[in-house]
Amino acid sequence: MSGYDVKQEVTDKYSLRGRVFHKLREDILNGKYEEHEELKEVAIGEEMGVSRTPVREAFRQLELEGLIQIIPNKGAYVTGITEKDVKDIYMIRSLLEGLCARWATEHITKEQMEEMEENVYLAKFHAQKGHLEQLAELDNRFHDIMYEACDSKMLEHQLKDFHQYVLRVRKRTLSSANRGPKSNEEHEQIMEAIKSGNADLAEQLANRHMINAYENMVKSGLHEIYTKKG
Amino acid sequence: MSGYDVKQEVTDKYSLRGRVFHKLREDILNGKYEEHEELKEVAIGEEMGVSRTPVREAFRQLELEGLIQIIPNKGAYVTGITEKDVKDIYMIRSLLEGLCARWATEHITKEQMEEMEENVYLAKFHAQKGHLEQLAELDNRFHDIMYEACDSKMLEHQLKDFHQYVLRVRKRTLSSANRGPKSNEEHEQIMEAIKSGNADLAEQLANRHMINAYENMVKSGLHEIYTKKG
DNA sequence: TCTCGTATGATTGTATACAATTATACGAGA
DNA sequence: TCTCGTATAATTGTATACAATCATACGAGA
Repeated sequence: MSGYDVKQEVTDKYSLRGRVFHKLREDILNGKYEEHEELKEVAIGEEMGVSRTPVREAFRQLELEGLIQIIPNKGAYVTGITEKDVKDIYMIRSLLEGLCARWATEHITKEQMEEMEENVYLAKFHAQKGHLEQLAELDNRFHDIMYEACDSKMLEHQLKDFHQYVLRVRKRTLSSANRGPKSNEEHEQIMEAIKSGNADLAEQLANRHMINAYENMVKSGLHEIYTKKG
Repeated sequence: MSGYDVKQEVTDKYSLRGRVFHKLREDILNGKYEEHEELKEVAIGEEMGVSRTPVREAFRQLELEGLIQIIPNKGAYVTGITEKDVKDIYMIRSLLEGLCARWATEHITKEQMEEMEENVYLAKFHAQKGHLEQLAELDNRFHDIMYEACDSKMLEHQLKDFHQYVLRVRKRTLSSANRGPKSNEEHEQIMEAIKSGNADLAEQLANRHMINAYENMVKSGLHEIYTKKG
């Protein structure tokens, strides 16, 4: 048992602080708040019907997650992500997803393998039908399966962190162009490599998969939505 | 400018919460508290002469840093690191330090290069004299220089995070065996690669540097000090 | 008109009081 | 003796009150 649990598991979703934390994170990722917008403790508290105490604690967590920046005695501000930040994240993720695929090849269970196959199969179906929403859902899930299959709390933690962080840019990328089907083809290749026990290939493919995702995003130019100044 | 600042910069070291946060982190990393030991809000507060409020906020941050685990309505417990966690971290760091060295090769400034050279030179001196304390200090600093030189807030953030996290196992590794001088030799090679603009070599060397550090740690068996059950 | 200092209000930082939950001790009953 | 339920204590969760800090407005003086 690792003593290092993924924060989603640790954080209490049902305490007031937990609710504020999750709600705020969702709102920020969904773009409800502008970048560099100031979040005021009382306002947030009133909006959610709680006092400042749980709000403040949630702020401290969001700060460490990198979603807001707290300037002492001044206020809390929604952080901006620059284009370079996004690029860096994808390069880092590329490496880590590769490592994850390698470890998944070595540690994946029968059940996880089956879910992965089902995921690819279902995605292929929805791709044909043009169900973009389901496709995006399955895409996320594919990566989560791999994160779990790598059998490393530490790596899983890191990857989920990044995943969350770039969600605001990624969210609309899959729905655009024809990245969805292309992405799923790559998933299938990764899956086959894992299944055949070829860790080197799996790593290489997962690596490339991330870079492709990034390049597609740049090509379609959608990430600029979030990097423009408000 | 990245909106994503490293937490050490963000966290106010001079507020009560900041003091509690840093003090607690130091204490945990230094092994003042046993693994799985319960941290009580009032006790910590009284020890530092503050109320529960700043202690609680510090707890939330430490939770996200992975140093403690908070179970709702129960308490805060110092997290344990298993041997596998340590191994995973070093493997992940190996990749990221490699990437960092690559980017540093591309972005290092003249001043940073000079400090790096001075660092290696000084370390060579202290190695000869057997000054283990200074050697450990310089070793840490070398990596920090590289983190800054890579010119990526995102990567710097990640690496500093990991660095902190394994500090409790790493701390005594350098002082043991003859890893210190060996480590510095590797620093020098990395530095030369960066200086000559050979990014591939720099990446490869930094990669290997981490793995060597890990293997040395395993060999000397010192990490078990922290993974034994209290 | 411009600059600067002060006063006022707004906001964050901290302490404390109270509510809710959990752990523990103890005794009744089988 | 063992089990279980209740009462009590301890601890966390939240709300509120107060202190400290920061932003803004306004007016005096040059």
